[in-house]
Amino acid sequence: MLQVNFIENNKDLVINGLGVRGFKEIDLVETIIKKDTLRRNTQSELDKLLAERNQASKVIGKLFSEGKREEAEQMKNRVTEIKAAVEKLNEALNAAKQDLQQALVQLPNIPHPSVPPGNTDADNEVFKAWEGELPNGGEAGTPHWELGKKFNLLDFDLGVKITGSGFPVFLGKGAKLERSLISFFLDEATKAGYLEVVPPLMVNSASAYGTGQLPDKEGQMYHITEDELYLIPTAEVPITNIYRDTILKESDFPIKLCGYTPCFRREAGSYGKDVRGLNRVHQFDKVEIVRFEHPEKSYAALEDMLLHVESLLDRLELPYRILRLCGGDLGFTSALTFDFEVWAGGQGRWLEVSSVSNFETFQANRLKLRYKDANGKTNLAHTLNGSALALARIVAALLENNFDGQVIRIPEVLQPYTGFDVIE
RNA sequence: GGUGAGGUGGGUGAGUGGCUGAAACCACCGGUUUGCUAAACCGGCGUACUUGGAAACAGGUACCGCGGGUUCGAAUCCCGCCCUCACCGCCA
Repeated sequence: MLQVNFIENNKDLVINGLGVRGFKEIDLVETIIKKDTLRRNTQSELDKLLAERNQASKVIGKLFSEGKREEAEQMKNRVTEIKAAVEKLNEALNAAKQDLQQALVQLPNIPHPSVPPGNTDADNEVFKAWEGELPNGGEAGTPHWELGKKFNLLDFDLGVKITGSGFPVFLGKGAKLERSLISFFLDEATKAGYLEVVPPLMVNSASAYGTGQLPDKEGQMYHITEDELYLIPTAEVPITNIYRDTILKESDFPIKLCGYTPCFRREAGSYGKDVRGLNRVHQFDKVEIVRFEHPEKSYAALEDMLLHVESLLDRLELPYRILRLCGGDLGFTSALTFDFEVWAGGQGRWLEVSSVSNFETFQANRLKLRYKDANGKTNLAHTLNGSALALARIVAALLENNFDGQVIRIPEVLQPYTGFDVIE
């Protein structure tokens, strides 16, 4: 959520930014400013009345203690009058606040200046292309769902039986490969200075609101209505909320956290080839890295995160490219996002496996995550996160790219984790 | 699921209607003293909104789990809700 003050003082910048996103309801900016003016005026009127009431109440107390009953009674009448007005103003103020808030949460984050304009993923900028050859995984490309069946690593039908489509079952070496990747990613993140956490997999609505899943995007989460909890769509939600309602010291930065969790996404409305096999599922594993940074250092942190993800993919020997998302493809809460895509040779297509974003103060404003600077002033911190990495699709790419027609080779770096070097 | 206790500032914890935005202690920050550390002493130390100001700062308002009520006046009294803890039951 953007700060009202920021919107008022940077109206043109906000409107331009929304334009880069292709955001249609530009009028909302004016509406918000108007609503805030109303809120402020109401607030100030109310405060004046309350001040008068407080003053009068004190006098009444004194008059009573001095035994001046009559004078006190007179003042009481005056306060009773004020009371009626206060009640009305209070209602008006609450309405104005709610009204403003409701408009405010509809406004997405302002894109970073480097974000290219555009409407769809076709307009994303290739930030770093893949220079080498793209493997086709032998046998003119075998998709991972066939390999999974052939080597008894994955069973999608079983998942359907137990739960429904989009809930794959990993078996044998497939399960071990999954677990090995999780360990590898966590170990690498720890080495890079991220503190490992195991967060809850369900969150309350305050947390879902804090990272921007609520309001509006509740349809993407599994909702346990009986207990008013949500299954997390990403570890970003519980981990970022560790610092909800917090005031940090400047010296606390940088804060680097990582965590492995399963992720649950309803993915309502998905269909077609995009959702075959592991390409898009309702439950998948992911290691997430999350950072809380001083505003001046957040973009350096973002670069550092890119390097971290790159090193993972390099070591897994996976061909990848990095995209800078265009305005239209940018997530609601993000100011700048880089997507990582790996080449899945069996399908002959790129699969998104990581999304690394700087949210600047957008999440922090909702989270009320602040820090005190050297002058003792409180400011909003910057939050960032990235997948490092999303598991299921990595498995898909590894299987497809490393299949030579006979066996599937395990990258060297994973072998200490898997305990085997080929799947045959 | 049952029973009981409780939610006050970073922490412990006082406070049962006006002098309480809130004692005291601890932690923290600044200073004095000091060979270093420690101790002692002095001072400071919540958040949000808002008015004025370039700023420093000054004023106003709100906040003692949340919402409502009683009252001229509520941390304090009343009602509803939420949460936490303890014990029992069940249980990986």
